[in-house]
Amino acid sequence: MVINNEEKKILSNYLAKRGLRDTAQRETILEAFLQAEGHLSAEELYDIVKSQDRSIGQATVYRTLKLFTEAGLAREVHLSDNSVRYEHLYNHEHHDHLICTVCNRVVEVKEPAIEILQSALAERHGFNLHDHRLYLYGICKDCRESQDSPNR
Amino acid sequence: MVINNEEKKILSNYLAKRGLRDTAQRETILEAFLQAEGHLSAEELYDIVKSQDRSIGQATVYRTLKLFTEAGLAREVHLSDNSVRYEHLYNHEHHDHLICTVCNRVVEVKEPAIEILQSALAERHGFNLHDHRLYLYGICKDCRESQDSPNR
DNA sequence: CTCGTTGTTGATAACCATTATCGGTAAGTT
DNA sequence: AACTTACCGATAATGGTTATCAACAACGAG
Repeated sequence: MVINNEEKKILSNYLAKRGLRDTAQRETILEAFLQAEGHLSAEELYDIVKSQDRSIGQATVYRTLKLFTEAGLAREVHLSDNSVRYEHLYNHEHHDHLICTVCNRVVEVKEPAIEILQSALAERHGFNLHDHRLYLYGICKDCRESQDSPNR
Repeated sequence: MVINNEEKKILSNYLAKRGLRDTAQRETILEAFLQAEGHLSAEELYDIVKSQDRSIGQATVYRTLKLFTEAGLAREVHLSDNSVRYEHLYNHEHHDHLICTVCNRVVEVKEPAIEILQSALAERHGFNLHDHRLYLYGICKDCRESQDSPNR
């Protein structure tokens, strides 16, 4: 499987630039991360990785996710229950998160108009913005409907 | 000191409604919380409370902060380092957070136009919004200037 | 190829904020 | 006064994350 070549190159470049090494574990973890659907926790990724290479330790997964974040391949998403998840970052445009507080589904949404207002707002307060997180909490249509129905 | 009568009434009402009790500890913690500047952690509040009543335990402060949140008097703020802080909610209009990643200063800002766009966005995806958090990360003017200066 | 340096790894201990447990206490009710 | 039940403080437990450390592997110099 030669998918995700781009991401592998990015990682290799980042490692080379920092004088770090390109190891089998890091590649295994990267592949597992890229093939998984977005928004997984370190532990969930560890479970996937373990199923492919039982010898990889949990600490390595934590370390490597941090590495991906520094390399610009992943981003931490902080949920409101104080848990942390990681999502793909490369080749994914910036987006905000719509989170259903009943089923915990996460929908990625985009609203350029909001971005523009944010920049202007920050500017007015003398801030140089370099990042932002917008989390919208609500109840999705499915959950609303199953809540309304009598059998629950 | 008979300040913050409003908040005390809100708490009393909430407790009565739920069949809970209005205790000295809860009043002490509420006063400490209200007199402190916004955005403190449970442990910071515990330190303040302890200085007024050494007998109050840490668990009680945690429990009571949860209570304030349920009663609509406080709100949890999740910082990007995964720490949790509490801010006053009653009589404070909704606001977003501009956070300096150098000095950790938090500025409360407001932008009604953003709120409107958020509602529309959620609606388009079938969500019933009940809450949202917007965190803008950047570097404030002060930190930018002291970074630029040679003595650092 | 060998040695030495240094980044990497897995196992595990440590950490730390938060939560659960529990025995005792106090408030409110009958 | 007796009873019920919420509440309290102390402390143990929890659980996600990080630090430690000895063994290991990659790489460069000689």
